Amino acid sequence: MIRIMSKLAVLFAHAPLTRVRTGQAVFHRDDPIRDAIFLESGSIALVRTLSEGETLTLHVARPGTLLAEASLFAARYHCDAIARTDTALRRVARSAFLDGLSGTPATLLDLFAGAAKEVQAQRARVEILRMKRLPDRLDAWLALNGAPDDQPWTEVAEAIGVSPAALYRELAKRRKAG
Amino acid sequence: MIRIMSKLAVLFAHAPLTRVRTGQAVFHRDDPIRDAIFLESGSIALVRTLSEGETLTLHVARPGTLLAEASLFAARYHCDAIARTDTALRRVARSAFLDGLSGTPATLLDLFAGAAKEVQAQRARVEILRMKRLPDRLDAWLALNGAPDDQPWTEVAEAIGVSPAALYRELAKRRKAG
DNA sequence: CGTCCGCTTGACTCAGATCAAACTTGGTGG
DNA sequence: CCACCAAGTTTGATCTGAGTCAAGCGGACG
Repeated sequence: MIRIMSKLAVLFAHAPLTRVRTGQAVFHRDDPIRDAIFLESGSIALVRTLSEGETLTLHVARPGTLLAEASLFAARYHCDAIARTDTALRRVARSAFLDGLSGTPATLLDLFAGAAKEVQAQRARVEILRMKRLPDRLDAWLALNGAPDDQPWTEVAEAIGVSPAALYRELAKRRKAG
Repeated sequence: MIRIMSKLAVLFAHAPLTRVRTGQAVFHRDDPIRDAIFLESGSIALVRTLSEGETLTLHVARPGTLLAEASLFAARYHCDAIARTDTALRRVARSAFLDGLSGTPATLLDLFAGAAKEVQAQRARVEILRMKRLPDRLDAWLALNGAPDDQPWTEVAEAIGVSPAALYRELAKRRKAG
């Protein structure tokens, strides 16, 4: 079987494959960081647990990317990682991974580009959350992400930081107009 | 004079120095991106102009860093850059800069690390802005940044997305307690 | 000495949170 | 095939945190 392998994947090619089931944690906040983790398939959410059950999704990692790249340079994780689907991942000792990276500037550049893009995405999120009125937030979110086809509106409400009830009200209001 | 020069600075060493005065723009939103820009001294704010005069500060660049690293991989700028103090910077054609980077993995790793750190900072900001109550936001901000010594509270209000009046009220309330 | 800015407080208002009750849909299991 | 349950959606009633407007204070600085 011929397989196109990203440059990043090559660095993990010899590492054993680990499988994680939906709902299981890959790591927890404050765990010491030992490995670089590559997401082979599936999807993993980076989640911060706020006071009392409330939870905030910081990021959803997709296949072919590093999990929590930000944590490559920290001593401990800043959030929890929870599998959203059954996933497969590979681990390499962090120091070994960093050493390997030094030999592959192109991969390093890809990672830098990915992180830069993520910075922009987060800044866009900040811009939305700083708006005071709900209609503005919704407009901004729609301009950025287009109309949600599969995604339920409750998730949109979560993303823009308003209650589902308030969002549905606004949607009803818009339906009555244009 | 002996000078410690970061690896990043070396890549700009031969570029001419440009000076920018306080309040002047280095680039505007939607300008095509031609150069990589290195901030030699001073400080430059990345600002997004919202509807009608309102403005949101996305980031403040410090000396020794790239300006708008995120934009190295985009076609046009996503925000304005305004000098907050008199500054000095150096420009190198973007493609030439990227080529130069490929030869210096250590620098590239530094940039990646910087971007990763910035991602974490933005995520922390998102976490704060998603809180509904003002006291929670203030607590979170204080836990992250400690008590502000020089910075006026109006800026803190701006950072956590509340009106100065509301923040001063909360501060007064706390003074009356512990 | 006047003016700007950070700070402080009061009064009023309102957008949106919260609580709550239904209704629709799809899936699951008896 | 139907009873049942969970999730998404809809909408009403009520409450409240914080935004807005406004007026006033003190210190810094040209």
